[in-house]
Amino acid sequence: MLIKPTLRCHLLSNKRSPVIVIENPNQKDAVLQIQNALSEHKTLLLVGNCWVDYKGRASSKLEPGERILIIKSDGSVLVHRPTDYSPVNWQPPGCLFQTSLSPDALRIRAIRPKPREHIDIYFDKIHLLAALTLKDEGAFSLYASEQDMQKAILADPNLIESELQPITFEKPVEPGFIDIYAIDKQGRLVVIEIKNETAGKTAALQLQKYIEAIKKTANRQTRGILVAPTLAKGVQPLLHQLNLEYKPLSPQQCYQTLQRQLGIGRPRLDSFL
Amino acid sequence: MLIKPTLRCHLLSNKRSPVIVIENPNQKDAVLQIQNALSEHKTLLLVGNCWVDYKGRASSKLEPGERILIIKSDGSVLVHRPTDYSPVNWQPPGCLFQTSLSPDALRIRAIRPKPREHIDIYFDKIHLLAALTLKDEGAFSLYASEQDMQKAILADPNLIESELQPITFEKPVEPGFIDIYAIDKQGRLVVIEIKNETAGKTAALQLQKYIEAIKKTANRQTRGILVAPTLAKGVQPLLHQLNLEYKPLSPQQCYQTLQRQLGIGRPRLDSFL
DNA sequence: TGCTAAATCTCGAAC
DNA sequence: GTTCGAGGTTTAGCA
Repeated sequence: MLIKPTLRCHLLSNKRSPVIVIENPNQKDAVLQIQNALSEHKTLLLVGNCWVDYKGRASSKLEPGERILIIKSDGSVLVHRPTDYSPVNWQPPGCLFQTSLSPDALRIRAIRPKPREHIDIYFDKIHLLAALTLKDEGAFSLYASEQDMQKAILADPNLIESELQPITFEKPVEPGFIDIYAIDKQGRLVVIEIKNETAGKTAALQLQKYIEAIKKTANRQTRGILVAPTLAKGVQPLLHQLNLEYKPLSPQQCYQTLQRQLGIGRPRLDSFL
Repeated sequence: MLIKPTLRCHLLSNKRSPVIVIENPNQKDAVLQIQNALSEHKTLLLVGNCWVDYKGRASSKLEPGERILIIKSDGSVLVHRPTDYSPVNWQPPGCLFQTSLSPDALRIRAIRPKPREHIDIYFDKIHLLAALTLKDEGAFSLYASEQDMQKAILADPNLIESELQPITFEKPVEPGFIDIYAIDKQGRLVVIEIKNETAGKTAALQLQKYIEAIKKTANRQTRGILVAPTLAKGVQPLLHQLNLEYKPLSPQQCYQTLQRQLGIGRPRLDSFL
């Protein structure tokens, strides 16, 4: 049997590609596609003119406008306006769905069993409908923030060098706050400046200012250590010139340290505070 | 000049519909469409296989998988996996973008100036690309939650009836907490149970339990008022039977009251607490 | 299942 | 601009 090239292409593309896309579907086609997608726990993507009613923990009403609706395979719902990070209406995972068609509009109701609440999303024009079968096994790893790196170093000062003893952190001095203030094994003061990204000249100069501030008050030998995963070009010479040190330390390493500490090392880090 | 039917149709549909959709674009087409959409501050929708690196307040790495990317016209970024309410990677509004093409993948870099951070999103396969021009002027109104209704009534007891004097709220009694505890103009105790949705029989029975608990300790005439926007079927007779009252009150009314109070009535509601 | 604390919290308003 | 507080907060970790 012969298949028209265009049709064949279409069928093939649907098989290969995990997306079914319909532009400007009529309401009847749309409701069928939506019901099908929802029943098969696909991810549903709708772009169109809609209005939304929500009743539950609070109540809300959204007047008509063009938005993006995402219904995920776990039953979470997102209605996104063309601006802002956060959805204007939403539901967390676990919703049940009802789709129905009235002369005026296509309605999708998402019902959350507990706490009992629901949102009604009405479409009178759908520009784009996509039913997606997304395969996503990729691992997500969150590394430490600057604050976390601070915590990690406080929890295990060996990350910087052996026998380092932290005195305090976020120590206020004239130009700002010293990330970590410590004493090394030879009794010298140590000022530590932490960056979770490539450290630039600014970081080096900032550290230098802290050192100067400390030297004004404390009559003791003082070291400055810049802690960061990498150094920007030209910072290494600057550090040398300012007589400052550099200790490579990645957010990943800190993250691992924190995980370890969290896992075994109760009492928790908080006890340090 | 003659235009091929298919092309003509395409152009027309682009004019009428605020969406440009391309299925399975090649990388070269994609990068052009993306750059164009971003420069025109359109909303960009991408579905495909991607991996993400984030560095800033924290750092993160997301291994390859199929996801939805939304870049909004205000420069906010959302990377959504097929599950969960929250995006796996994101940026708040105000990002700047760089799009580039390497042999391996198409890269979109979103840079947030302050605090300085960025996410790199790499696509090696795009199933769906859509550039949207969403018109959304619709007003969004959030009405009161149950807690807000409580605040509103405390701020203006006239919402229930004249000369009502609240004594306390969240009053702990045997079966739970009384939303509002008050005295009416005739000196009778009043127990108020608030629902921000249609009140069912449960609400009426709950109120009844509170009344019984109060009657055990206070030797005074006690009224019970169920406050809700509407009553479920069969609740009215039940209330009558239990000798309880019903006061219709919508979250919307409370919201307006709160707004008024907030606008003029400093000191704020909190001073009541 | 219900509670507590943290979050790349976001978001808006007051200072 | 910065700080502060609320949110339909959400989310993760525990009792």
